Amino acid sequence: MNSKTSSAERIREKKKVFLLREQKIIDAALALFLSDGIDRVTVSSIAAKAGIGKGTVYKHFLTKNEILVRIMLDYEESITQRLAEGIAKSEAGESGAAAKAYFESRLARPELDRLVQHLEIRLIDAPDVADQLEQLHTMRRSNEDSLNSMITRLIDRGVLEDVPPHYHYLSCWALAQGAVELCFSRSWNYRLDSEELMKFITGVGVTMGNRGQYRDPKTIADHTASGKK
Amino acid sequence: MNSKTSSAERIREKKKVFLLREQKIIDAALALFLSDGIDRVTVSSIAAKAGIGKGTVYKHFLTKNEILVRIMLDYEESITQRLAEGIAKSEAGESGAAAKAYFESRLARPELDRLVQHLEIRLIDAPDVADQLEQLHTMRRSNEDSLNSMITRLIDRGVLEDVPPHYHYLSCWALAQGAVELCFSRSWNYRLDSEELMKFITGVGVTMGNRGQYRDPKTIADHTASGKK
Amino acid sequence: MNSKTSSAERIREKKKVFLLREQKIIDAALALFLSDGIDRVTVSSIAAKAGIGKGTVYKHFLTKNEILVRIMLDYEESITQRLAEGIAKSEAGESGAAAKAYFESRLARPELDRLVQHLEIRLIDAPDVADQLEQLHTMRRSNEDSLNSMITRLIDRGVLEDVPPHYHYLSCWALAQGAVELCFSRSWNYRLDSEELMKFITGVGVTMGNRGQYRDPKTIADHTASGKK
Amino acid sequence: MNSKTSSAERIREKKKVFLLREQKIIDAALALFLSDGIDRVTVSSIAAKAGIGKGTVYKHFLTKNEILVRIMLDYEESITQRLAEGIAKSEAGESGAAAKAYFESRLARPELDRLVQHLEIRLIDAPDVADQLEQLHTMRRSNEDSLNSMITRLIDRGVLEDVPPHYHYLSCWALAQGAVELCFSRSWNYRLDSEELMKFITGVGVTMGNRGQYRDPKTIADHTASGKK
DNA sequence: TATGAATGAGGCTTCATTCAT
DNA sequence: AATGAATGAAGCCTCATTCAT
Repeated sequence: MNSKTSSAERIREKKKVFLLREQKIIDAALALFLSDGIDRVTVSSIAAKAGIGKGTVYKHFLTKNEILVRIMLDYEESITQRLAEGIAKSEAGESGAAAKAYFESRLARPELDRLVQHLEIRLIDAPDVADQLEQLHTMRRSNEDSLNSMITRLIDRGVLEDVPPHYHYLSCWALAQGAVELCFSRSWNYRLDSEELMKFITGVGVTMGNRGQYRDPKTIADHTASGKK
Repeated sequence: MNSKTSSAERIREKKKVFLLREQKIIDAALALFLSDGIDRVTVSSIAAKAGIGKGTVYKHFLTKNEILVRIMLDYEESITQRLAEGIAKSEAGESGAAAKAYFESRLARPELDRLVQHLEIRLIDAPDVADQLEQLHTMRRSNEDSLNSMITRLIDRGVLEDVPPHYHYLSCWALAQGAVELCFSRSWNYRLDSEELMKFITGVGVTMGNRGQYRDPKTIADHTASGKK
Repeated sequence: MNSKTSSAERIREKKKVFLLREQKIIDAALALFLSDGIDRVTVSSIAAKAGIGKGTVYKHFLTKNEILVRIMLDYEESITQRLAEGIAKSEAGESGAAAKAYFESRLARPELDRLVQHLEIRLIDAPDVADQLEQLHTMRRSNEDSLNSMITRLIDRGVLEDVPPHYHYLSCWALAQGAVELCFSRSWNYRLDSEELMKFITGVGVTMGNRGQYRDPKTIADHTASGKK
Repeated sequence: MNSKTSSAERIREKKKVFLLREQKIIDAALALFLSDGIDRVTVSSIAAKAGIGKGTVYKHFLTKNEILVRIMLDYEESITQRLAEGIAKSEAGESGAAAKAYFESRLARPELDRLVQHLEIRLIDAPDVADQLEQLHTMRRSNEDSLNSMITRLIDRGVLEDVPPHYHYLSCWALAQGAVELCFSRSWNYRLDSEELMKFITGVGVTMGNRGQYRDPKTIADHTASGKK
């Protein structure tokens, strides 16, 4: 009986070690991506950084791309998690909480968010990992139902502009996407107050699409003129 | 004299041919990037599409990256041009015209805008073309003075929220950046009404940061609560 | 005493289990070679198909090649066995029985015979298994004495052409070798009557080298000419 | 005019040099295959032997397999050529000339014939070169019409056994195939008189299937017994 | 001046074998 | 005794760039 227990334990132990090493690979890859740039990271360098042999990497991942996709999935999961919490808060009455949570989670580690954006660009059309990429998209879409009903309610309450609900959250997505890129753009990064800037953008994101703000672009001149008075 | 003239003409002729060929290379590269995807385009394929020899490409560009950077510069120039026009209009009284022009020019050919975004990602940290990339950034910043003064005036007139002027145009940049990516994201592109959506986002972009819309995120709960009441 | 008996039994039991597993490995390897093709079979896949761990395979065979060679030896043994029976029959009066038995045994499972041919091609010059390969050759030669005396007698009786005895059985070997390959050649396999064809070839094999059939190639023209008249 | 001529000449010259190098690659590959064995030849080693860079090989061949297939095609072409001559002679009255030509051409350089056999085994099921392999098969089948009519005539004249014509030439193919393998089989190659042996086999090949030689295997015993008397 | 053949560094991946548990 | 994770040598192929003609 003892031997049985110890055997089962041993197996569990092995699995844990195995998973730890997997995490080690991911961490190594992530660190290298962030420090060296995507194209300068090779499987060899990942293995070296993780302190294992090159072949070992392939015990955990079928291809190099699977490592990249794994990083993306892990990240997307954390975003989804935080968004879900935000949606819950929104439903509880804090109308802007979802958007706020979304922005804050994406801007919490902008360098990571940006990495994931760039990884996705590389992987689109990669035949291997096409399935996992679909998973990623599914994950993103999985929040749509909650978002839709939440937003519909806000529209009904007159908080948000009355347009198709997805206009609102896709605008948020777009702004967050761009905000992250902004953090690292060589064109702008000489500005040092990016934290305040990000708060401003978050504010914009939280309130954008609120009723009374959207106007048909064609009428803007008039509106502005009248607003001036 | 005649021979001199014809010689000068011949030289001018040659230069024209040379420049035409340069444009041909760029057009070929652009077409291939858009149709085949960035990584599947080789110098060979560009030369073939342009109808010239591979070696000739290197008479016009020192490295492959220089072709890419050239595409970016050409594009940025057109954006800058249209933005400048928008700024002029804004100064003439149509407060949102600059933002509107900016969004419309970037969303006019989103596939091209996106290509340029992706090219930039590849080229960041490329030691060759570092100079040209700096040119690109300079070009982007070139309108900042006009933007700053324009925005400052709008702030003074009470149209825009009173924050550092660059907050406003950087938000625009970010939203446009994200909007373009949105057009092609596999997660969302199953939506067919993207034109309407883009109009909505443009509207958001044009009015975002308008006075009375921005609130410190920390106060959102309160605001919402009051709004709820 | 009881314990001794049971201990001895246990050892015998273990040996039996061990041998059974060895057979399982060979069967698994054979099945995979036939279904997937030689190069697509890995030690891993063999172990998986045999339902054991990869490491265990190496308790039975020192190298992967030893599995292959073992398949060859097993097969050659069965051929040799059947040939010996044929030789016995021949000695008992049925002059063509040996050749017939040989062809029929090789053509009984042509896919297996072909596999063994191909395995041999891979293993020639493999430093490991050089010894076992020599065994294989020895096994093939093991019937030579009987074959020689049998054929010598047939020559003396005037049944077979008077050439060195091995000419006869090596011709048989060659024809059988080629016949097997013929079964699977992409150049010819669109023919559906291969069974009849194989019977024909067997017939040829059985009678080839019979007296009066062999003519010096140089005289063929004359022969034909006279035959024509 | 002179410049035109020299330009055209230069191009022709270049093409010649290019083709010469292609032949150099093939020769190098062939030499290495024969000396080192198929699996020990790498693209690197071929390039080294040909005295060129590794990348240059890929200017001439899309994949490594294309080199192999090219060797096969070149060889098959020479066989086809000689067979066609033999068929012509056969039609001219020398009934066995076709078979003789076929055997002699395949046995002229048995080591090369065998290499081609082995190459085919490696390449079957290679997705690249599937087309070229089909070419090879087509080439082989291309002689069938001539063979069929030739053999039909020999059957009508009573020279050959009255079975479907392809039985005859497929038997030849099989015997030749096996004879080549026989030359190098470790089981038999300790015999030194292989030249005489090959003549014997050629003789067998030339006359096999001649009328009066084929008998249903089942009746062989009786026949032999009667032949004994 | 235009060309395109030649180059070779460098990337990804496979798999037989080992060995600690 | 059985396992399977770890290893790393070795192979194929790509493509930006050079340079002789």
